[in-house]
Amino acid sequence: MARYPADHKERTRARIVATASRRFRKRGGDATGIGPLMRELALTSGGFYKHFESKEQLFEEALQASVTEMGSHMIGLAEAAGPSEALAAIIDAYLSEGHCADPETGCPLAALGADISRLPRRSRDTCRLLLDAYAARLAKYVPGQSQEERECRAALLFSGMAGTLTLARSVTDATARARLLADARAFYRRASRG
Amino acid sequence: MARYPADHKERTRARIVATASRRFRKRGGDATGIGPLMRELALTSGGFYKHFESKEQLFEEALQASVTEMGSHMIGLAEAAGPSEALAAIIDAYLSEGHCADPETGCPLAALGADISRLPRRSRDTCRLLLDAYAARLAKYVPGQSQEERECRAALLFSGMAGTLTLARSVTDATARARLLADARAFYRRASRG
DNA sequence: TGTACATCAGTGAACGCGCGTTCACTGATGTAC
DNA sequence: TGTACATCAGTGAACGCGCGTTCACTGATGTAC
Repeated sequence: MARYPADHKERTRARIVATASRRFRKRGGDATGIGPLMRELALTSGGFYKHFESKEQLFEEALQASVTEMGSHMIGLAEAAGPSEALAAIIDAYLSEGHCADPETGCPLAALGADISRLPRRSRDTCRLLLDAYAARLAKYVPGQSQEERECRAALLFSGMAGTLTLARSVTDATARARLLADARAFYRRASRG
Repeated sequence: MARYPADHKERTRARIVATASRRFRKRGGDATGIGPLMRELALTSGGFYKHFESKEQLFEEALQASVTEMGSHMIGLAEAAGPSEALAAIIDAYLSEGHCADPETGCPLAALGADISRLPRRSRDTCRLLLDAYAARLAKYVPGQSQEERECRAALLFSGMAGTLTLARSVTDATARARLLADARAFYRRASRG
Protein backbone atom coordinates (compact mmCIF):
# COMPACT_ATOMS: atom_id res chain seq x y z
CA MET A 1 0.00 0.00 0.00
CA ALA A 2 0.97 3.54 -0.69
CA ARG A 3 0.79 6.46 1.72
CA TYR A 4 -2.99 6.57 1.29
CA PRO A 5 -5.75 4.39 2.78
CA ALA A 6 -6.71 1.27 0.84
CA ASP A 7 -9.72 2.85 -0.85
CA HIS A 8 -8.09 6.20 -1.54
CA LYS A 9 -7.66 5.85 -5.29
CA GLU A 10 -11.15 4.50 -5.76
CA ARG A 11 -12.56 7.41 -3.79
CA THR A 12 -10.58 9.95 -5.81
CA ARG A 13 -11.88 8.38 -8.99
CA ALA A 14 -15.45 8.63 -7.71
CA ARG A 15 -14.88 12.28 -6.80
CA ILE A 16 -13.63 12.98 -10.32
CA VAL A 17 -16.69 11.32 -11.86
CA ALA A 18 -19.10 13.16 -9.54
CA THR A 19 -17.53 16.57 -10.17
CA ALA A 20 -17.22 15.94 -13.91
CA SER A 21 -20.84 14.89 -14.19
CA ARG A 22 -21.87 18.23 -12.67
CA ARG A 23 -19.50 20.25 -14.82
CA PHE A 24 -20.47 18.51 -18.05
CA ARG A 25 -24.14 19.17 -17.38
CA LYS A 26 -23.50 22.80 -16.47
CA ARG A 27 -21.17 23.77 -19.30
CA GLY A 28 -21.45 21.05 -21.95
CA GLY A 29 -18.88 18.50 -23.07
CA ASP A 30 -16.45 20.65 -25.03
CA ALA A 31 -16.40 23.52 -22.55
CA THR A 32 -15.41 21.27 -19.63
CA GLY A 33 -11.62 20.95 -19.43
CA ILE A 34 -9.57 18.34 -17.59
CA GLY A 35 -7.31 20.99 -16.04
CA PRO A 36 -9.99 23.10 -14.36
CA LEU A 37 -11.85 19.95 -13.32
CA MET A 38 -8.81 18.53 -11.51
CA ARG A 39 -8.04 21.94 -10.02
CA GLU A 40 -11.51 22.03 -8.47
CA LEU A 41 -10.60 18.79 -6.71
CA ALA A 42 -7.23 20.25 -5.60
CA LEU A 43 -5.41 17.83 -7.89
CA THR A 44 -3.24 18.40 -10.94
CA SER A 45 -4.19 17.60 -14.51
CA GLY A 46 -1.50 14.95 -14.96
CA GLY A 47 -3.03 12.76 -12.29
CA PHE A 48 -6.21 12.41 -14.30
CA TYR A 49 -4.62 9.76 -16.51
CA LYS A 50 -3.91 7.54 -13.52
CA HIS A 51 -7.70 7.08 -13.41
CA PHE A 52 -9.01 7.37 -16.97
CA GLU A 53 -7.75 6.61 -20.45
CA SER A 54 -9.22 9.75 -21.98
CA LYS A 55 -11.66 12.56 -21.54
CA GLU A 56 -14.10 10.58 -23.66
CA GLN A 57 -14.06 7.73 -21.16
CA LEU A 58 -14.75 10.17 -18.35
CA PHE A 59 -17.65 11.67 -20.27
CA GLU A 60 -19.25 8.26 -20.65
CA GLU A 61 -18.80 7.37 -16.99
CA ALA A 62 -20.04 10.75 -15.84
CA LEU A 63 -23.07 10.38 -18.07
CA GLN A 64 -23.76 6.93 -16.69
CA ALA A 65 -23.50 8.26 -13.13
CA SER A 66 -25.90 11.11 -13.82
CA VAL A 67 -28.48 8.89 -15.52
CA THR A 68 -28.42 6.45 -12.62
CA GLU A 69 -28.60 9.25 -10.07
CA MET A 70 -31.48 10.88 -11.91
CA GLY A 71 -33.39 7.59 -12.02
CA SER A 72 -32.97 7.01 -8.30
CA HIS A 73 -34.03 10.54 -7.51
CA MET A 74 -37.20 10.20 -9.60
CA ILE A 75 -38.04 6.81 -8.10
CA GLY A 76 -37.57 8.26 -4.62
CA LEU A 77 -40.07 11.00 -5.36
CA ALA A 78 -42.53 8.58 -6.91
CA GLU A 79 -42.38 6.22 -3.93
CA ALA A 80 -42.80 9.09 -1.48
CA ALA A 81 -45.88 10.32 -3.33
CA GLY A 82 -47.71 6.99 -3.27
CA PRO A 83 -49.19 4.98 -6.14
CA SER A 84 -51.95 7.34 -7.26
CA GLU A 85 -49.75 10.45 -7.33
CA ALA A 86 -46.42 8.91 -8.35
CA LEU A 87 -46.42 9.99 -11.98
CA ALA A 88 -47.74 13.46 -11.17
CA ALA A 89 -44.95 13.85 -8.61
CA ILE A 90 -42.34 12.87 -11.20
CA ILE A 91 -43.73 15.30 -13.76
CA ASP A 92 -43.98 18.17 -11.27
CA ALA A 93 -40.44 17.63 -10.04
CA TYR A 94 -38.97 17.28 -13.51
CA LEU A 95 -40.66 20.45 -14.72
CA SER A 96 -40.07 22.39 -11.50
CA GLU A 97 -38.35 25.77 -11.36
CA GLY A 98 -35.67 24.20 -9.21
CA HIS A 99 -34.77 21.62 -11.84
CA CYS A 100 -34.86 24.33 -14.48
CA ALA A 101 -32.45 26.51 -12.49
CA ASP A 102 -29.97 23.72 -11.70
CA PRO A 103 -28.90 21.86 -14.83
CA GLU A 104 -25.73 20.69 -13.11
CA THR A 105 -27.59 18.36 -10.79
CA GLY A 106 -30.44 17.62 -13.18
CA CYS A 107 -31.41 15.47 -16.11
CA PRO A 108 -28.49 14.66 -18.44
CA LEU A 109 -30.82 14.33 -21.43
CA ALA A 110 -31.93 17.94 -21.04
CA ALA A 111 -28.39 19.21 -20.44
CA LEU A 112 -26.42 17.00 -22.82
CA GLY A 113 -28.94 15.59 -25.32
CA ALA A 114 -27.27 17.00 -28.41
CA ASP A 115 -23.79 16.10 -27.11
CA ILE A 116 -24.98 12.52 -26.69
CA SER A 117 -26.39 12.36 -30.20
CA ARG A 118 -22.97 13.42 -31.58
CA LEU A 119 -21.05 10.76 -29.67
CA PRO A 120 -19.34 8.03 -31.73
CA ARG A 121 -21.57 5.07 -32.50
CA ARG A 122 -19.93 2.77 -29.96
CA SER A 123 -20.52 5.21 -27.12
CA ARG A 124 -24.10 5.70 -28.21
CA ASP A 125 -24.66 1.95 -28.06
CA THR A 126 -23.49 1.89 -24.45
CA CYS A 127 -25.55 4.94 -23.70
CA ARG A 128 -28.64 3.36 -25.16
CA LEU A 129 -28.45 0.51 -22.66
CA LEU A 130 -28.34 3.10 -19.91
CA LEU A 131 -31.36 4.99 -21.14
CA ASP A 132 -33.29 1.74 -21.66
CA ALA A 133 -32.51 0.78 -18.09
CA TYR A 134 -33.69 4.20 -16.98
CA ALA A 135 -36.96 3.81 -18.90
CA ALA A 136 -37.41 0.30 -17.51
CA ARG A 137 -36.98 1.50 -13.92
CA LEU A 138 -39.52 4.28 -14.35
CA ALA A 139 -42.02 2.37 -16.49
CA LYS A 140 -43.91 1.14 -13.44
CA TYR A 141 -45.18 4.64 -12.76
CA VAL A 142 -46.42 5.16 -16.33
CA PRO A 143 -49.83 3.84 -17.45
CA GLY A 144 -49.95 1.18 -20.17
CA GLN A 145 -51.09 -2.36 -20.80
CA SER A 146 -47.68 -4.00 -21.10
CA GLN A 147 -44.22 -3.33 -19.78
CA GLU A 148 -43.16 -2.55 -23.34
CA GLU A 149 -45.89 0.02 -23.79
CA ARG A 150 -45.06 1.62 -20.43
CA GLU A 151 -41.35 1.83 -21.29
CA CYS A 152 -42.14 3.38 -24.63
CA ARG A 153 -44.42 5.96 -23.04
CA ALA A 154 -41.77 6.67 -20.42
CA ALA A 155 -39.25 7.42 -23.20
CA LEU A 156 -41.69 9.77 -24.90
CA LEU A 157 -42.61 11.46 -21.64
CA PHE A 158 -39.05 12.05 -20.46
CA SER A 159 -37.61 13.09 -23.81
CA GLY A 160 -40.51 15.47 -24.37
CA MET A 161 -40.13 17.00 -20.92
CA ALA A 162 -36.37 17.28 -21.52
CA GLY A 163 -36.98 19.33 -24.66
CA THR A 164 -39.38 21.65 -22.90
CA LEU A 165 -37.04 22.01 -19.92
CA THR A 166 -34.19 22.95 -22.28
CA LEU A 167 -36.40 25.60 -23.86
CA ALA A 168 -37.39 26.90 -20.43
CA ARG A 169 -33.71 27.24 -19.55
CA SER A 170 -33.22 29.64 -22.43
CA VAL A 171 -36.07 31.90 -21.31
CA THR A 172 -34.68 34.87 -19.40
CA ASP A 173 -37.94 36.36 -18.16
CA ALA A 174 -38.86 34.69 -14.86
CA THR A 175 -42.62 35.07 -15.29
CA ALA A 176 -42.64 33.67 -18.81
CA ARG A 177 -40.44 30.79 -17.68
CA ALA A 178 -42.71 29.97 -14.75
CA ARG A 179 -45.74 29.99 -17.05
CA LEU A 180 -44.09 27.73 -19.59
CA LEU A 181 -43.17 25.24 -16.87
CA ALA A 182 -46.66 25.35 -15.34
CA ASP A 183 -48.29 24.83 -18.74
CA ALA A 184 -45.90 21.98 -19.42
CA ARG A 185 -46.74 20.28 -16.12
CA ALA A 186 -50.44 20.49 -16.95
CA PHE A 187 -49.84 19.24 -20.49
CA TYR A 188 -47.76 16.21 -19.49
CA ARG A 189 -50.03 15.29 -16.58
CA ARG A 190 -52.97 15.22 -18.94
CA ALA A 191 -51.13 13.57 -21.81
CA SER A 192 -49.73 10.78 -19.69
CA ARG A 193 -53.01 9.94 -18.01
CA GLY A 194 -54.78 8.69 -21.15
CA MET B 1 -16.41 49.72 -56.19
CA ALA B 2 -13.86 47.02 -55.81
CA ARG B 3 -13.05 44.26 -58.25
CA TYR B 4 -16.26 42.46 -57.27
CA PRO B 5 -19.90 43.11 -58.25
CA ALA B 6 -21.86 45.50 -56.08
CA ASP B 7 -23.57 42.80 -54.01
CA HIS B 8 -20.51 40.59 -53.70
CA LYS B 9 -19.74 41.22 -50.05
CA GLU B 10 -23.36 40.86 -49.03
CA ARG B 11 -23.55 37.53 -50.85
CA THR B 12 -20.36 36.26 -49.24
CA ARG B 13 -21.74 37.17 -45.86
CA ALA B 14 -24.95 35.28 -46.60
CA ARG B 15 -22.92 32.25 -47.71
CA ILE B 16 -20.98 32.33 -44.43
CA VAL B 17 -24.20 32.46 -42.41
CA ALA B 18 -25.81 29.64 -44.41
CA THR B 19 -22.79 27.35 -44.13
CA ALA B 20 -22.27 28.18 -40.47
CA SER B 21 -25.88 27.46 -39.63
CA ARG B 22 -25.49 23.97 -41.08
CA ARG B 23 -22.16 23.34 -39.38
CA PHE B 24 -23.35 24.57 -35.99
CA ARG B 25 -26.37 22.28 -36.14
CA LYS B 26 -24.28 19.34 -37.26
CA ARG B 27 -21.37 19.62 -34.81
CA GLY B 28 -22.47 22.00 -32.07
CA GLY B 29 -21.21 25.47 -31.26
CA ASP B 30 -17.81 24.74 -29.74
CA ALA B 31 -16.83 22.12 -32.31
CA THR B 32 -17.40 24.47 -35.25
CA GLY B 33 -14.24 26.49 -35.99
CA ILE B 34 -13.92 29.68 -38.03
CA GLY B 35 -10.93 28.30 -39.98
CA PRO B 36 -12.58 25.13 -41.33
CA LEU B 37 -15.80 27.05 -41.97
CA MET B 38 -14.05 29.64 -44.16
CA ARG B 39 -12.02 26.91 -45.86
CA GLU B 40 -15.25 25.18 -46.89
CA LEU B 41 -16.18 28.41 -48.66
CA ALA B 42 -12.72 28.64 -50.29
CA LEU B 43 -11.91 31.70 -48.18
CA THR B 44 -9.29 32.29 -45.51
CA SER B 45 -9.97 32.69 -41.82
CA GLY B 46 -8.75 36.30 -41.69
CA GLY B 47 -11.49 37.45 -44.02
CA PHE B 48 -14.15 36.37 -41.55
CA TYR B 49 -13.64 39.54 -39.51
CA LYS B 50 -14.48 41.75 -42.49
CA HIS B 51 -18.03 40.40 -42.03
CA PHE B 52 -18.51 39.67 -38.33
CA GLU B 53 -17.27 41.04 -35.05
CA SER B 54 -16.89 37.65 -33.44
CA LYS B 55 -17.83 34.00 -33.62
CA GLU B 56 -20.55 34.72 -31.09
CA GLN B 57 -22.18 37.20 -33.47
CA LEU B 58 -22.07 34.61 -36.24
CA PHE B 59 -23.67 32.02 -33.96
CA GLU B 60 -26.57 34.33 -33.24
CA GLU B 61 -27.11 35.20 -36.89
CA ALA B 62 -26.82 31.59 -37.97
CA LEU B 63 -29.35 30.62 -35.30
CA GLN B 64 -31.72 33.32 -36.44
CA ALA B 65 -31.40 32.14 -40.03
CA SER B 66 -32.10 28.52 -39.12
CA VAL B 67 -35.13 29.38 -36.97
CA THR B 68 -36.63 31.49 -39.76
CA GLU B 69 -35.88 28.82 -42.36
CA MET B 70 -37.40 26.10 -40.16
CA GLY B 71 -40.55 28.16 -39.65
CA SER B 72 -40.98 28.76 -43.37
CA HIS B 73 -40.42 25.10 -44.12
CA MET B 74 -43.05 24.03 -41.58
CA ILE B 75 -45.56 26.61 -42.83
CA GLY B 76 -44.99 25.41 -46.38
CA LEU B 77 -45.81 21.85 -45.38
CA ALA B 78 -48.86 22.93 -43.42
CA GLU B 79 -50.25 24.99 -46.28
CA ALA B 80 -49.66 22.17 -48.74
CA ALA B 81 -51.52 19.71 -46.51
CA GLY B 82 -54.65 21.84 -46.19
CA PRO B 83 -56.44 23.04 -43.05
CA SER B 84 -57.64 19.73 -41.62
CA GLU B 85 -54.28 17.97 -41.98
CA ALA B 86 -51.91 20.90 -41.42
CA LEU B 87 -50.90 20.07 -37.86
CA ALA B 88 -50.58 16.36 -38.61
CA ALA B 89 -48.31 17.19 -41.56
CA ILE B 90 -46.11 19.34 -39.34
CA ILE B 91 -45.84 16.64 -36.69
CA ASP B 92 -45.12 13.90 -39.22
CA ALA B 93 -42.43 15.96 -40.94
CA TYR B 94 -40.80 17.05 -37.70
CA LEU B 95 -40.66 13.50 -36.37
CA SER B 96 -39.72 11.92 -39.71
CA GLU B 97 -36.69 9.70 -40.22
CA GLY B 98 -35.37 12.26 -42.68
CA HIS B 99 -35.38 15.06 -40.12
CA CYS B 100 -33.83 12.69 -37.60
CA ALA B 101 -31.02 11.79 -40.00
CA ASP B 102 -30.22 15.37 -41.04
CA PRO B 103 -29.68 17.62 -38.04
CA GLU B 104 -27.68 20.06 -40.17
CA THR B 105 -30.72 21.20 -42.11
CA GLY B 106 -33.22 20.63 -39.31
CA CYS B 107 -34.61 22.22 -36.18
CA PRO B 108 -32.08 24.34 -34.27
CA LEU B 109 -33.83 23.69 -30.98
CA ALA B 110 -33.22 19.95 -31.32
CA ALA B 111 -29.62 20.42 -32.48
CA LEU B 112 -28.55 23.36 -30.32
CA GLY B 113 -31.05 23.54 -27.44
CA ALA B 114 -28.48 23.18 -24.70
CA ASP B 115 -26.03 25.53 -26.44
CA ILE B 116 -28.77 28.15 -26.56
CA SER B 117 -29.58 27.77 -22.88
CA ARG B 118 -25.88 28.44 -22.06
CA LEU B 119 -25.69 31.63 -24.12
CA PRO B 120 -25.13 34.91 -22.25
CA ARG B 121 -28.34 36.55 -21.06
CA ARG B 122 -28.31 39.25 -23.74
CA SER B 123 -28.13 36.69 -26.54
CA ARG B 124 -30.89 34.67 -24.96
CA ASP B 125 -33.12 37.75 -24.88
CA THR B 126 -32.64 38.19 -28.63
CA CYS B 127 -33.17 34.51 -29.16
CA ARG B 128 -36.41 34.58 -27.21
CA LEU B 129 -37.90 37.11 -29.61
CA LEU B 130 -37.02 34.75 -32.43
CA LEU B 131 -38.64 31.74 -30.83
CA ASP B 132 -41.72 33.78 -29.92
CA ALA B 133 -42.01 34.85 -33.55
CA TYR B 134 -41.65 31.22 -34.59
CA ALA B 135 -44.42 30.13 -32.19
CA ALA B 136 -46.61 33.01 -33.37
CA ARG B 137 -46.21 32.01 -37.02
CA LEU B 138 -47.10 28.40 -36.33
CA ALA B 139 -49.84 29.03 -33.77
CA LYS B 140 -52.52 29.16 -36.46
CA TYR B 141 -52.13 25.42 -37.07
CA VAL B 142 -52.46 24.52 -33.39
CA PRO B 143 -55.88 24.19 -31.73
CA GLY B 144 -56.78 26.56 -28.91
CA GLN B 145 -59.32 29.21 -28.00
CA SER B 146 -57.06 32.26 -28.16
CA GLN B 147 -53.90 33.21 -30.00
CA GLU B 148 -52.09 33.14 -26.65
CA GLU B 149 -53.26 29.61 -25.92
CA ARG B 150 -52.29 28.44 -29.40
CA GLU B 151 -48.80 29.97 -29.10
CA CYS B 152 -48.32 28.37 -25.74
CA ARG B 153 -49.37 24.96 -27.08
CA ALA B 154 -47.08 25.45 -30.08
CA ALA B 155 -44.14 26.05 -27.73
CA LEU B 156 -44.95 22.89 -25.78
CA LEU B 157 -45.46 20.85 -28.93
CA PHE B 158 -42.24 21.92 -30.64
CA SER B 159 -40.02 21.78 -27.58
CA GLY B 160 -41.40 18.35 -26.69
CA MET B 161 -40.86 17.04 -30.20
CA ALA B 162 -37.35 18.53 -30.17
CA GLY B 163 -36.49 16.54 -27.05
CA THR B 164 -37.79 13.31 -28.53
CA LEU B 165 -35.99 13.95 -31.82
CA THR B 166 -32.74 14.50 -29.93
CA LEU B 167 -33.24 11.21 -28.15
CA ALA B 168 -34.02 9.46 -31.45
CA ARG B 169 -30.75 10.81 -32.86
CA SER B 170 -28.81 9.02 -30.17
CA VAL B 171 -30.45 5.66 -30.93
CA THR B 172 -28.14 3.60 -33.13
CA ASP B 173 -30.51 0.74 -33.94
CA ALA B 174 -32.55 1.68 -37.01
CA THR B 175 -35.61 -0.36 -36.04
CA ALA B 176 -35.77 1.00 -32.52
CA ARG B 177 -35.31 4.53 -33.84
CA ALA B 178 -38.12 4.12 -36.39
CA ARG B 179 -40.41 2.78 -33.68
CA LEU B 180 -39.62 5.64 -31.31
CA LEU B 181 -40.37 8.17 -34.04
CA ALA B 182 -43.60 6.42 -35.06
CA ASP B 183 -44.76 6.25 -31.44
CA ALA B 184 -43.87 9.91 -31.02
CA ARG B 185 -45.85 10.93 -34.09
CA ALA B 186 -48.90 9.08 -32.75
CA PHE B 187 -48.43 10.60 -29.29
CA TYR B 188 -48.14 14.21 -30.46
CA ARG B 189 -50.95 13.88 -32.98
CA ARG B 190 -53.20 12.65 -30.20
CA ALA B 191 -51.94 15.07 -27.57
CA SER B 192 -52.29 18.13 -29.78
CA ARG B 193 -55.81 17.30 -30.91
CA GLY B 194 -57.52 17.69 -27.54
C1' DT C 1 16.18 -4.61 14.15
C1' DG C 2 17.90 -2.17 10.28
C1' DT C 3 18.53 -1.46 5.45
C1' DA C 4 17.58 -1.74 0.56
C1' DC C 5 14.17 -1.92 -2.63
C1' DA C 6 9.39 -1.91 -4.82
C1' DT C 7 5.05 0.32 -5.09
C1' DC C 8 2.14 3.85 -6.81
C1' DA C 9 -1.10 8.14 -6.28
C1' DG C 10 -0.15 12.32 -7.41
C1' DT C 11 3.04 16.31 -9.38
C1' DG C 12 4.11 19.69 -12.64
C1' DA C 13 6.55 20.90 -16.69
C1' DA C 14 6.36 20.07 -21.34
C1' DC C 15 4.43 18.40 -25.98
C1' DG C 16 1.89 19.60 -30.28
C1' DC C 17 -2.37 21.34 -31.73
C1' DG C 18 -6.23 24.09 -33.17
C1' DC C 19 -8.65 27.83 -31.63
C1' DG C 20 -10.40 33.01 -32.10
C1' DT C 21 -8.54 37.08 -33.40
C1' DT C 22 -5.31 40.74 -35.38
C1' DC C 23 -2.92 43.07 -38.86
C1' DA C 24 0.13 44.55 -42.55
C1' DC C 25 -0.43 43.59 -47.02
C1' DT C 26 -2.36 42.65 -52.08
C1' DG C 27 -4.28 43.85 -56.24
C1' DA C 28 -8.19 44.86 -59.07
C1' DT C 29 -11.10 48.55 -59.64
C1' DG C 30 -13.14 53.34 -59.42
C1' DT C 31 -12.27 58.32 -59.04
C1' DA C 32 -9.95 62.95 -59.39
C1' DC C 33 -7.73 66.00 -62.15
C1' DT D 1 -6.11 60.68 -72.42
C1' DG D 2 -3.00 59.50 -68.85
C1' DT D 3 -1.48 59.39 -64.16
C1' DA D 4 -1.81 59.36 -59.15
C1' DC D 5 -4.48 58.08 -55.51
C1' DA D 6 -8.37 55.96 -52.69
C1' DT D 7 -11.12 51.98 -51.88
C1' DC D 8 -11.84 47.60 -49.90
C1' DA D 9 -12.79 42.27 -50.10
C1' DG D 10 -9.88 39.05 -49.26
C1' DT D 11 -4.97 37.01 -47.89
C1' DG D 12 -2.03 34.61 -44.96
C1' DA D 13 1.25 34.80 -41.32
C1' DA D 14 1.38 35.60 -36.68
C1' DC D 15 -0.43 36.39 -31.76
C1' DG D 16 -1.47 34.28 -27.19
C1' DC D 17 -4.20 30.83 -25.21
C1' DG D 18 -6.11 26.67 -23.32
C1' DC D 19 -6.73 22.18 -24.62
C1' DG D 20 -5.83 16.80 -24.09
C1' DT D 21 -2.15 14.10 -23.21
C1' DT D 22 2.68 12.41 -21.84
C1' DC D 23 6.32 11.54 -18.82
C1' DA D 24 10.21 11.79 -15.66
C1' DC D 25 9.91 12.52 -11.11
C1' DT D 26 8.49 12.66 -5.81
C1' DG D 27 7.95 10.86 -1.50
C1' DA D 28 5.35 8.24 1.85
C1' DT D 29 4.58 3.68 2.68
C1' DG D 30 4.93 -1.52 2.58
C1' DT D 31 7.90 -5.55 1.94
C1' DA D 32 12.04 -8.64 1.76
C1' DC D 33 15.75 -10.33 4.06
